[in-house]
Amino acid sequence: MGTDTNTNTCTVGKSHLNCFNQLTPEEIEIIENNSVEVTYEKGETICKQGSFASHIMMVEDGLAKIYIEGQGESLILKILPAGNIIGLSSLIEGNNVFQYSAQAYLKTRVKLMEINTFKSVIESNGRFAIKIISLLSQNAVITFGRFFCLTKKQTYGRMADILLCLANRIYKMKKFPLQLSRKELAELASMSVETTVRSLTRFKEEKLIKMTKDHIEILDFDRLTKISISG
Amino acid sequence: MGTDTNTNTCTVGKSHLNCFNQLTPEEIEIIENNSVEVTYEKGETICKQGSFASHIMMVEDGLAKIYIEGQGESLILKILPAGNIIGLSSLIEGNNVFQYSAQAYLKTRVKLMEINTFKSVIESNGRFAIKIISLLSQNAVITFGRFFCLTKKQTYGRMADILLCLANRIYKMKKFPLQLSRKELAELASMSVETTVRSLTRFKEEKLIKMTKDHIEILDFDRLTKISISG
DNA sequence: CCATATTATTGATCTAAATCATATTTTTAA
DNA sequence: TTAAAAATATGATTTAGATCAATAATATGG
Repeated sequence: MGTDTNTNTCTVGKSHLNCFNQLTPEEIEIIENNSVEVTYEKGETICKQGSFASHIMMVEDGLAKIYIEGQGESLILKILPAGNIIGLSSLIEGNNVFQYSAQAYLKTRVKLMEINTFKSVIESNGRFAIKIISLLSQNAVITFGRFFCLTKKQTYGRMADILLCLANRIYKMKKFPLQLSRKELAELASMSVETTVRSLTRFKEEKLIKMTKDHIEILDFDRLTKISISG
Repeated sequence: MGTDTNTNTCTVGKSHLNCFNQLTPEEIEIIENNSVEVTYEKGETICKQGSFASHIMMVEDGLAKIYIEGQGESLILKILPAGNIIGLSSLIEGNNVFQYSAQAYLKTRVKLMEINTFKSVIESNGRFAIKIISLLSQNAVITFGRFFCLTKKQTYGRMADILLCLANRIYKMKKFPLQLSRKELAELASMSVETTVRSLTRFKEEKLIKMTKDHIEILDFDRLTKISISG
């Protein structure tokens, strides 16, 4: 039901990307011929808010964070593992500018697709256009969920949400490598590092999760989900 | 520059809707023939999150609030005056469901356009598809701005933002009728009614605004903007 | 026009979470 | 291998803003 997806902070959808299977072999070739692959190291900026958006990007491998910057502060909109598109929202007519910045959490391989090629394919292939519209809509809904989570839930709920998101959507494993530092987790949950540590410690004490040096394992999905929902 | 639009809570874009001028007279007729107009009274629900989205809607007159509901709480995503589309984000393939609820703040006239007609026109008219994609992207960016505002700014900044939004984008007048109650303003700024009253009183004392029984007038745009930016 | 309900205002108190301070552990580099 | 730096952890203090409580002002309906 809607209640789940509309109020949690999961940053990627469940369904895999299937918009490109609407393309003819020729269209795929046009896009491929106007694409390049780039690998970004941990911490490198993939795109910068406000700069000219010459391409739409696809995460091929790794993990990227998408965030907006303003007045010294930044807000993480989503984190994207392989199979996700970056930069769709720069498809604004007459203003092809990145609306957010992206940065690699770890070594991340990205395919850059030339934006005008991309647009011309959208314009000529209605089925593809519908798929892109569907993707944009899904992205909007995912953003709404995170928006709700960060504005309405308190710290434990937010942290539970982040952990469930990492396990269910990002790594797709109940035990996953902890590639984000406490500081990065804190930023993701929009809370201080100290509060992040305290909530993780609490979850560990309550046997909801198991933490080793570099992994987190979800032990009790049910209770963690309850905490996530009750906020 | 980006900094403005990306961090404030303005809920509608500056540019007027021009996607329909991409349509041929025949396409316009198809859509018109599959449209109806409905007037909603103050407080009436225009669409309900989770229900089947049989149409895309256009606000012809009045003012509507768009919000998501979850666990007893609700979060206002935007408020829309005449000229804005409701329900674009329900254009998700295989799941034509309203992703949010909408309610009339005052008597509001809405045109309901049958969703499948709308989709078929998108599919057959690439220029129109591009316009819709552009609109969806703009909506996303507007949501990001409000998201930033509500999560990163504190109460005075948020209230300043709301007032500037009402003056600049919604009513397009520095003196505008106060059609929203304190409770509704509070909900919009995501703060308590008491805090809303206190910040308005403060703004009045500081001669930033003038309040009469049913109007608010912005006296000092510059300082209000500074408060909005500094948070 | 009055009685009642609703909305707005103001002050006092409480609380979640940030910040500050310090200690401990881990990582990095020399 | 050790010293310095960075990350993690934990306790004490502060604070923005919510909640609670009590009036004041408006609106509404008989």
